[in-house]
Amino acid sequence: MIAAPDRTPLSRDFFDRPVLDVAPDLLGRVLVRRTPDGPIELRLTEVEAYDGANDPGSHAYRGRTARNSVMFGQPGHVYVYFTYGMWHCMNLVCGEEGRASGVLLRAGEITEGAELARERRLSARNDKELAKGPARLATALGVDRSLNGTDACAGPDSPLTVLQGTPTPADQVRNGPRTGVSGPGGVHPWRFWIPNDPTVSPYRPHTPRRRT
DNA sequence: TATAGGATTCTCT
DNA sequence: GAGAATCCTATAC
Repeated sequence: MIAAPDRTPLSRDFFDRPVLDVAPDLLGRVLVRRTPDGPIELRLTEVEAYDGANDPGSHAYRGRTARNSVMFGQPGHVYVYFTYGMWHCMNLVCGEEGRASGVLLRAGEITEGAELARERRLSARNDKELAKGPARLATALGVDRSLNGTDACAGPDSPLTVLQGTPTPADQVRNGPRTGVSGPGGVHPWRFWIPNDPTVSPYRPHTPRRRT
């Protein structure tokens, strides 16, 4: 018998730790997105760590800007950015305030509100693809820049909360190179996932884009 | 099934 | 003006 996931929100202290401790510990946790149409819940299966100013792959590497200012704030908040002209991706800020570390949420399994997620992800061929990839995850949950800076530890009044869920034992977590990160930052094996989970996104090395 | 290339707009240099 | 923590579709095999 598998114990039901713990529905207690994660505390600020959970996120106020080194990003490489927080990232693997997020696997199996439950993200709750409350929308006017109803809640959507997602069990995290894949994340990536970004270590602020020390990490060439991080948006915060070149210092604080208007775009990344949330990353420099209090841990436990949500950093949402817009990329490639059409997609949003979301991070959870962690580590001490000012360090600008964060965990990119790359993939997960929709465990509640799949109908609402399907309406947003019409191109998904099956439910495993609803949140298979960081931009797909944000799309399925209806996350955009309006949620940038949301406190994910605030409890049921917040549009976005992370619950204790069912943490994945450390010896069952796999790690490897981060996806799509160019330059020296790409070498860090800071991508963490639950092995053999069908919702984990395929690894894609960084490919430079050409303009026409 | 694998791979290549286009889409589209924000952000920073 | 260049590049971006990506995704989707068409094409080739």
